[in-house]
Amino acid sequence: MANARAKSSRSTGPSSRGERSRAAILDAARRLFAARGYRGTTMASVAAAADLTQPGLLHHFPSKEALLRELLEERYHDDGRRLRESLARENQGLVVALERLVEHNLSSQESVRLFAVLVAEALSAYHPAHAYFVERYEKIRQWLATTLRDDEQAGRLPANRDADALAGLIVAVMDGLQTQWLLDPRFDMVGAFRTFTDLLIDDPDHRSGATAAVDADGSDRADSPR
Amino acid sequence: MANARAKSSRSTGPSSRGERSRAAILDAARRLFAARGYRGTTMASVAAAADLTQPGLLHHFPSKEALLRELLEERYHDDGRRLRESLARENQGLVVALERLVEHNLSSQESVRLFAVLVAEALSAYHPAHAYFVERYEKIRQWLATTLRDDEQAGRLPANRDADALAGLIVAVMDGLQTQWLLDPRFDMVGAFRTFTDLLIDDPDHRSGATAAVDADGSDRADSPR
DNA sequence: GTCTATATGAGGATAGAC
DNA sequence: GTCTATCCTCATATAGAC
Repeated sequence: MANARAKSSRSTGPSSRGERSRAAILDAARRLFAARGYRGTTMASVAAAADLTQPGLLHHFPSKEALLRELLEERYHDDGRRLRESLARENQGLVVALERLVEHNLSSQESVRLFAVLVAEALSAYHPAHAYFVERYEKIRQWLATTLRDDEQAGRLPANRDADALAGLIVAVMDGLQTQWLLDPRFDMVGAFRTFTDLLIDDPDHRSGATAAVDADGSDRADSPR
Repeated sequence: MANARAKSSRSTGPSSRGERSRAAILDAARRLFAARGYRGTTMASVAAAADLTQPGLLHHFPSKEALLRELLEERYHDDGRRLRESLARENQGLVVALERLVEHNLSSQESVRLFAVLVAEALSAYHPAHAYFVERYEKIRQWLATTLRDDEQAGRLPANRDADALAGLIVAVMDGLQTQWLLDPRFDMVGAFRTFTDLLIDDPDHRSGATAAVDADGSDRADSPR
């Protein structure tokens, strides 16, 4: 993820000169696509940011679309990994893992922006990444729904909910909060997400299901354990 | 606010020839911007769809950006109107009004798509509509927060919630669900939204009205997943 | 693997006739 | 108010040298 910057003339390191260019290109592309969108970014600007000429760039990625695909591919592998890891590590269920992810995203504005911008552009059915995102979202929802059901069975979440609808809802909340945060960094994405998870958890079915310790005037539950 | 509307040389009908062109341009632009985004749409294609040449179009809107601004402006007026109306008409509070809006959006895919695409492109700080959307979102959240507080006071929603965070959350849910629905029209946006409003409403504090019909027995919720 | 030079085309905007 | 013709800039991509 670091910036495989510049071309130090010698390669005492692990990678050849070509490898370094490739990494520099990807790094530049991530930043520029995030800042200006796919359509708004020129290959020449990516090349320049990677200290190459534009034909030099094309040696590594034969077209702009190929470059885009590589970025998507790369992220696809990262994707969910963080979530799955924190799920396994903390063993506190999906909700906590999601909160961790949202917190993490606060410090990954660039990556968040990259994907927000690309998804948005890809809403257009003509966009080269359209099919990619359709599939990606479907898979994410499926994984979330499965995980939600696990949590319900484990008693970490109220049962009798529509896990599929909830999965879509969770994705929506994360995406939608990101949009607002990207538009205005003062927007409290984490706070709003916690408001959401409070709603997810503080539910009568769940409380009284396993059952609940709500004192009759639950006035201050909003500031529950946190 | 209104558009310093054209200078129709004559006004025999509701619209002169120029007026008709103008309307045709806006109509075409709405469709094309929605389908291909702002950057992805050429002025020539808009002109063609409006049965004009590109310079003919430029007679009405001196630049592409001017055309964009007009579309945003126009929507700005529509905006919230529907919500406010259904709020006033049904007098059932914000949640019901929001549900109506989401249902309505199902049949306005083009308009929804237009704005989803434009917001997305406008995440980039360089986009001509960036500032517009920052302001717009801020205003929407403020209005929602105010309305939420009204509903809380009217007893239609549980009190003691963070209305500001909730406002951002509501916007996020609507936007995020739209994204998924636009990517894949089979996605059940309305169902997912109802799942959300259920969470908003089905809360012990609220249900129990002034207070709790929740039987206390606090076993395991203290250590519930959190 | 990277360069210079260039082909090719698209897109926004202007000039000026009708 | 709309057209034809044209300019200019920019962007993707290719050819071919080093």
